[in-house]
Amino acid sequence: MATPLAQRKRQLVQDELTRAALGLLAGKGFEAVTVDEIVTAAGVSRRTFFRYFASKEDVVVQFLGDMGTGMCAELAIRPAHEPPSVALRHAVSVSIDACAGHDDRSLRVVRLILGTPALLARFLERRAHWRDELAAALAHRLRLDPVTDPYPHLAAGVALAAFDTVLHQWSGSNGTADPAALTDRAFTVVAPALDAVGQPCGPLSAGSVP
Amino acid sequence: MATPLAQRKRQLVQDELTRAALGLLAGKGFEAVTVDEIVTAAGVSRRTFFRYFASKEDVVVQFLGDMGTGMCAELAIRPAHEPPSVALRHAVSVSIDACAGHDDRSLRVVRLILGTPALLARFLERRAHWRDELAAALAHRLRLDPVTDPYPHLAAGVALAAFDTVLHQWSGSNGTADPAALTDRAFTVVAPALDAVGQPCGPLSAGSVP
DNA sequence: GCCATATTGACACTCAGTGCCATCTCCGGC
DNA sequence: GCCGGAGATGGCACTGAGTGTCAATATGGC
Repeated sequence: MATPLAQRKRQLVQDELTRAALGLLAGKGFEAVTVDEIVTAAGVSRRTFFRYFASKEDVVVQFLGDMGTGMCAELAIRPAHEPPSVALRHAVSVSIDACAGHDDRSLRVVRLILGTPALLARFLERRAHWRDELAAALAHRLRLDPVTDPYPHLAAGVALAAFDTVLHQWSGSNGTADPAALTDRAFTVVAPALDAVGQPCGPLSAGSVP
Repeated sequence: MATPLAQRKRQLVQDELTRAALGLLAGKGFEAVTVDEIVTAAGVSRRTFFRYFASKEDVVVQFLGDMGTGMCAELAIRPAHEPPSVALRHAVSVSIDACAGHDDRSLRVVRLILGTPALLARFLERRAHWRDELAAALAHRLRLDPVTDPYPHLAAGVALAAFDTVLHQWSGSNGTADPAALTDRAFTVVAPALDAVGQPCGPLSAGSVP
């Protein structure tokens, strides 16, 4: 390994910061905890915190990891003959498992995000990036032009709408519901839309777009 | 009228604040403009600004108005025999028209929101509230239980995914595309999902949810 | 004219986030 | 073993968003 020691020290600081932050935030709520309290609990300086996280929201949102990258990676390795609904269901399942898989902390983090407007806003912004990445991967997979054809953007949005509903249901059930079953059920509903590429409207069904 | 004069003075201040803010923000970008610059241009005090808007983001996002309320109102007055896809398409069209209808300012505001992470985050948070309101209205319309049945939440999310794609295309075309045609085209794709309520999965198709 | 109410402006304050610089530690070259 | 560069850290000062408080002013009804 090139620089294993410095790299691991960095990871150690980040983990401790995340641990201290999640503990405080889950107990007192997001806006009731200041960055000073977090860094005091973690034993580092205030300035160091902002070298690891761009904002106070990032400590929570970054905990969920790079789910967007995971979804695109899964979509890329799905067999080419799979219909979009199946490939997208597997891609979304990767993120769902990442959310629900960890330990009890995952549920608390998800509930914290869904219940805090500032955190929800940041999360949704990140989710919008996932949609764009998914749309690009889908356009590549189906050999569609991502700028002229609205289907990839729309299909990615529909798949993430299913993701939203699954996360909402799982959070509402206090983690007792089976994420895989919820995902299957949601995709059963949206599958007809995801597989409806190119059938009813070729270039344009009706309208005045030049 | 009860208090027409004071009410109209209040509206006057708010309009002037919005006008000054949009002018500055469109010209210099969101984070390059401080609240002090806005209030100086509008001729009021800094404290007054935060009595009209909860945050700097709110000046921009509130400009789009209460589109969520408009969508739900339209959904409520659609004939009961209309399939969900048609009723939701008309509901979404109300917001699309509200976005694209005004003057040139609408396009600049939309492009500003879609291009500024902080504004996009706030907009998406507001959009999440629209989805919840739409889901409640849809559950009432179809006489479904909004807590046990995932369909209303999912259908509202799918309809707003279509909304996102239409807004994205319209913004990308510099306002030259016809919003109604884009909306029709998007809903042609998602309609099979919106009208698939209760057919394939009654209580649950497969899984282990208690 | 007088009082209740609402709006505003001014000031002080907390807190998020950033730039800058001094310090320390690690690591490779000599 | 010593030295010099690179990266990580801490401290400090600063800008800017957002809030609480209070006094001054304007409105509207009596």
